[in-house]
Amino acid sequence: MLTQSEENYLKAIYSLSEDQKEAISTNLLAEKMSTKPSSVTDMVKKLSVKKLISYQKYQGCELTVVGKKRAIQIIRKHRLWEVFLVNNLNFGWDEVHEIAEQLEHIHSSKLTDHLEEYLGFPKVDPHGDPIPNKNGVFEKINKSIALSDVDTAVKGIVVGVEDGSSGFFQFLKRYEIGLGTEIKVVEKFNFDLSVLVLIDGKEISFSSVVANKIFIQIK
Amino acid sequence: MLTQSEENYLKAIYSLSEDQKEAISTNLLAEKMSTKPSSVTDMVKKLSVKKLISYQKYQGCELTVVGKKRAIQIIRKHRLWEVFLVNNLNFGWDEVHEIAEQLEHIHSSKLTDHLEEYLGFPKVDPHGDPIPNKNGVFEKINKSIALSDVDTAVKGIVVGVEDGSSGFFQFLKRYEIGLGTEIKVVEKFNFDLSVLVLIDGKEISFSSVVANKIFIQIK
DNA sequence: ATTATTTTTTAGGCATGTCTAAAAATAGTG
DNA sequence: CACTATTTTTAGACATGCCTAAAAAATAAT
Repeated sequence: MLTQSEENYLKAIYSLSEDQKEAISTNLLAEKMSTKPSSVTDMVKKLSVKKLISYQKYQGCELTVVGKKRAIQIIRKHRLWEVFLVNNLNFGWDEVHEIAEQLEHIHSSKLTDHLEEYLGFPKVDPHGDPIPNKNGVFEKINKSIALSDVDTAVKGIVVGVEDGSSGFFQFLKRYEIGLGTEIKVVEKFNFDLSVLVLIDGKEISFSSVVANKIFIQIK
Repeated sequence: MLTQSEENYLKAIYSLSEDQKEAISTNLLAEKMSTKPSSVTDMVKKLSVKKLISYQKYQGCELTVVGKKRAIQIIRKHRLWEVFLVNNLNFGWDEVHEIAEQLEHIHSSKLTDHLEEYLGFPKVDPHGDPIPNKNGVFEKINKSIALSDVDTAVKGIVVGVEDGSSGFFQFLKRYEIGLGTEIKVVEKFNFDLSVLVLIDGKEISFSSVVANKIFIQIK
């Protein structure tokens, strides 16, 4: 049985591994976990002993097959709970992350499976992220792209945002941006990497921070 | 913010306080928590500093008003989740205790309140125990009585069982005893405190252990 | 190729929550 | 009342998960 901390590390390593195929460095993981590199070293040693990651001193770490499966199961739980909170308990999609962070650590695969069935086997969570099935299989073909990477004059609809601070969700609410919102990139400014977009007829300038966090699907 | 361990201690002290009005002794609490008296001493000191219990060396402990409120909120969460698991996720009433033990520690009063509303403000959990409302108020007038305390020739229906081992639930299942089952006490034996009962036309003998755990409502 | 810089690890400490063994306080008994 | 038995507390230890500071390894730069 894994501790919550161990589970959170697995999740973080999984998440970082989606962006790069090389091993995850200690510093990067420390940043992701909001902790110190020395703490990370301690933990990766422990996870390595448990065969959940492969780790060589000074060489970073990678999930093993077993570790990856575990990580996906945690993500599965997280996303299913988010669906429940939004669809059934009337939470806003911007309030569910923290609660799901807690719920994802409940140990009972029967609970997860019953919940999934109760929710009608949803394929995506309220942020547009795909939900793995019981066997850890899920559609990775989410061809969404960050606003910062979209070419000028291209438009698409919001299919996801990066999990972030509640401040970010406030921001989205303020501009009435949600799943399905149509956004067109009008102009991109290289000097500060900001992006000028068109939403519902209004021009808005997004800083690079924001542009990196909003994902749209083109066409 | 309380740790899970602190919350479990509060719950245990609350539970023991229902059976006796004197202070809860260290040994009794240790037994309830399946831990050692020395560990209990450490914890009660901590809870005492936090003003959740009153504690004098060698004199046992008692919940303060604040501590009692906290305990009731945890019980509220536990029971609401049990209702959810049984009514919505199709769990048997004998499988939900352990999972609810985990879910009761999720920190979000908004979640609890939304869940309560979603469930339609249930008044009792699947074991027949009353569910405190948002303000910690609940009907204590559960006039149920343990089978061991029922007089001969009296009959009633099962309204609750004491949370116990899964072995006990297996036992109940085996004899097809659940909420609503009618039980009549035929004879009581003082030499071993066993009870002979009539269920669905069949005579069954219950040991005192079992008779202490099954609660029926008379009339 | 030899420094300088950055990354990573080690060493030692701290808080939580548990344990065992021993000491202290309380309760029970002749 | 004194002696024994029980209960409770203290003292010291251990695992987890984190920290800081310093050492070691790897990487970059001159």
